[in-house]
Amino acid sequence: MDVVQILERSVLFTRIQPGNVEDLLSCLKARTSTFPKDYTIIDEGEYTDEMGIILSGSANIVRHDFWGNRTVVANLGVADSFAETIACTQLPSEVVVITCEPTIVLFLNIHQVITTCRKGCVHHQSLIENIVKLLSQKNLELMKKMNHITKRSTREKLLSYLSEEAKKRKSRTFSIPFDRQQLADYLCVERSAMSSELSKMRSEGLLEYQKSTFTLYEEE
Amino acid sequence: MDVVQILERSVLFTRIQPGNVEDLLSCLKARTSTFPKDYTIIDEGEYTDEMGIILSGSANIVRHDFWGNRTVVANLGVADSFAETIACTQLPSEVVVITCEPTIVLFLNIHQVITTCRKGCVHHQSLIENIVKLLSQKNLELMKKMNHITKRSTREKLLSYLSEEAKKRKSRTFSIPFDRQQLADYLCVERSAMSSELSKMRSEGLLEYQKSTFTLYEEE
DNA sequence: TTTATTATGTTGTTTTTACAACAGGAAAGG
DNA sequence: CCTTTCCTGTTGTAAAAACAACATAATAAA
Repeated sequence: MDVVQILERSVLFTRIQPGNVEDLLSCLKARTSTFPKDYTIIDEGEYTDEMGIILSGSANIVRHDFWGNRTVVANLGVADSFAETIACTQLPSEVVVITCEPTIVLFLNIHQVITTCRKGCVHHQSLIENIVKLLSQKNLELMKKMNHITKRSTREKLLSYLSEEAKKRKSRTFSIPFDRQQLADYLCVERSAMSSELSKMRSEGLLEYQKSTFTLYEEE
Repeated sequence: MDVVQILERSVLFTRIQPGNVEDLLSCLKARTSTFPKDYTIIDEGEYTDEMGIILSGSANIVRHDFWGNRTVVANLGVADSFAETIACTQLPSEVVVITCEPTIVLFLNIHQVITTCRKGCVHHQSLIENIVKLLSQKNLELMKKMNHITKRSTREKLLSYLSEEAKKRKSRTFSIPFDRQQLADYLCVERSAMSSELSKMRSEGLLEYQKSTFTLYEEE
């Protein structure tokens, strides 16, 4: 397994020359751990100073509510990172990170990541920029989604999402990266109800579509 | 107006001695600007390298959709910051920041904030930790809210929120910081529908409440 | 204390959504 | 080519939510 090659694909090591990764890792108190299948890497209520990056295998992020109901929040694959937020905030984890299969994780001390080393190495500076960018990107994604799903009706959610896509592409005609089921899941509505709402909107002349290509029309 | 005193209340300057703020500000290429009422500080599609902190006055963060409908996303008061995410990501703004009254803003170059200065001053290091913590906190808040509002029914949203509060306080009896209308807004449901759902849940023995104090019961 | 004002709960009606079941069409695989 | 599978749209029904209107309780103000 070529650690450096995997890290190149992670957000944290963006624009850091592969040749410098080795040096950086010791600076970051990096350590790798191997976990068996179904192993709980981080449990609810736990604190940590380390963020993790998956080197091989996969893991789920899982929430439990008061009654013990499980929800899978996300699935992590190779080069994905986790635990940045709890490491940065020093707050207890509200989720469980549990392996789906035998998994190898690279842990990095978050304090080392956000502290420029005494040598003042330039790559370390890139790390800081990358982690700030990583957190900001997550933020923007969440806010964007929030703006759609806080709408009360299926129609409003659709218009919110579709109009944002139209704005993004600067065109009233555009394609979306979802099929109907994925779009319904993203907007937290029911697929068939969404489908019929779409037809209704089409019959009202609000929009037109074929497959995943939509065209919006101005209101008169 | 005592800038230092205001900044003490901001997240970015947490745990930075007031005596050092003056020095830091020049390091951060700080500049203040005064804006009249209804002035657009940042418009949609604009890029910026600076984050802002309100020194006096107030501003709204506003979104416009494809059809021009306005939504007020948030209201900013004294010591609140804005534009961190777009400055960090170097992505164009998707919102408008517009003053509600005559407003004074302190702008800080984000690159200077996340870059340790040559003098390697320790306070600068605190800044980096603070902005990382600020971004992380926002992240956690958003994820927490997302977990509640992605639930399909009013009942599920209530249970999701209330059970999290119960877990947080480590007690089946706890108070929430919202009145009914605020709770409904937070969970994106209708107040009276939520009220009647609460009574229904009480009659089913799921929970008990008086005012904003709730007690959850285990399912049998 | 009395009066406003606000917060909360209740009920009935209308609208919207969820759900289930199915039909037609497109894509994939043999 | 034919089958199989998946994706999408349609419809009817049951369930849930929104809405409006009002009752009552709690709080603040006069």
